Amino acid sequence: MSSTAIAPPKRSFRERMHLAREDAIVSAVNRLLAEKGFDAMTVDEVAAEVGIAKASLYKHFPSKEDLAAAAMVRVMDRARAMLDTLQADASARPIDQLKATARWTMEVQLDGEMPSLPSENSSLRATLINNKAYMDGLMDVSERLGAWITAAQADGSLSTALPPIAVLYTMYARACDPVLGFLKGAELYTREQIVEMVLTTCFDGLRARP
Amino acid sequence: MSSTAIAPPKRSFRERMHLAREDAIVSAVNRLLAEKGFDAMTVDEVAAEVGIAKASLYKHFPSKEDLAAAAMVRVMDRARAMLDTLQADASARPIDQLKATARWTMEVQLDGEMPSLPSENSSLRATLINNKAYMDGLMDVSERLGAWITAAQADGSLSTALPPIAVLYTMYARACDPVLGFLKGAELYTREQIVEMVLTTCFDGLRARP
DNA sequence: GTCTATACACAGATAGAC
DNA sequence: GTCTATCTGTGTATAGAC
Repeated sequence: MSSTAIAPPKRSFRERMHLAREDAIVSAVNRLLAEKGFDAMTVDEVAAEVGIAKASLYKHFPSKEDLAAAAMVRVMDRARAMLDTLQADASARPIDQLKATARWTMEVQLDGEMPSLPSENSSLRATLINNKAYMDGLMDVSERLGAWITAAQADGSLSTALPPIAVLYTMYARACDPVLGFLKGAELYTREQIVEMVLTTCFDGLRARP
Repeated sequence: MSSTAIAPPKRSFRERMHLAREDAIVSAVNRLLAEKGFDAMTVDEVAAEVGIAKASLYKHFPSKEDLAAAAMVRVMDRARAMLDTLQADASARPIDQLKATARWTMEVQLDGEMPSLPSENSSLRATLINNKAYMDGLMDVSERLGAWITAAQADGSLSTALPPIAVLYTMYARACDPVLGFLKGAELYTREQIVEMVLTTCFDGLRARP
């Protein structure tokens, strides 16, 4: 957990209460973003779920966009903590690290904890880009995945037909792959089967392997 | 074009004008749905783009949801026409038919003509499910793709690790794959390169092939 | 069927008392 | 910082004249 390793020392009671409240807010936002997406989520719902008045929310976060950004920062921190534990196993092959990462994102999504944001909303984009914590986290994750991607291409386990950036984008896209939701809604397969199928689709492709 | 082959004969001048107007409306809706998605699209924008008053729009379509449904019916008709021409070549292998279909959906998306709807909006879902033209088109497309999928699995070209329904869902999901938009925004590759990369990712997978 | 004008609802954000 | 009450903008949908 390198991101939280620089442990902040003492905090006053009020400070801890404040942070706990904000944590509850971000949890509610995260859940609602995963369930309905940014546009369909309303600030009233967030306030109702947390159990405080809407005006109080705005004392903590200046806008709906900043609420979403806080949720994104948190998933990014969760992702970095997950990458930390993966990197602890130095003997693992890069391709398996990538696969484990993809599996993790799919499980987060199936747990209803993967916030989904529209890629076109400009005010939201602006807020995210101006959020240093989010951008730093995104850069960190991208660099770590990028290192695995180039290493996996070098050792011959990852296709060299694709530039690393295309692989990276594909990893991000699969973190919100709607196929998971489709298969979950079909109620034909277990959660483990669904993850396995989508992982296979992603890494082995639709075409038969010899 | 089997869907339009049962040609209705004469139409009065007023009828033709009416249909042309509705076609212009659906074109505008289709473009705006592709550009901003259902939630961000406003009926005012549609009216402005068509060049008529908003109230006139509501004489043609009773709700925003029905506007989106009309656009979906049209892409479904376009897809069926494309499938017709593909099926005309009886010598083609099923796996290549599937690949050609995926390529077509990606090109439609890159042309900014692939409407994107939220999968969670319930009022929109209800409208779509109650729209016979849409549901018939969806069923037709699904059955035709399903036939190719089972055939391709039978001849050994498509992976048998995945149930046909998972392959079908994957095809639908890739029709709106955000990776296309990511790569287009990166401005590093040509349109043809982007299509080729995403097609490769989909059919060959990220892992290297021997 | 097309228009202008407007009703209606709802969501983001704020005022001001405590 | 929390609350109730309110402002303000915007978006869907409609009324009613022509």
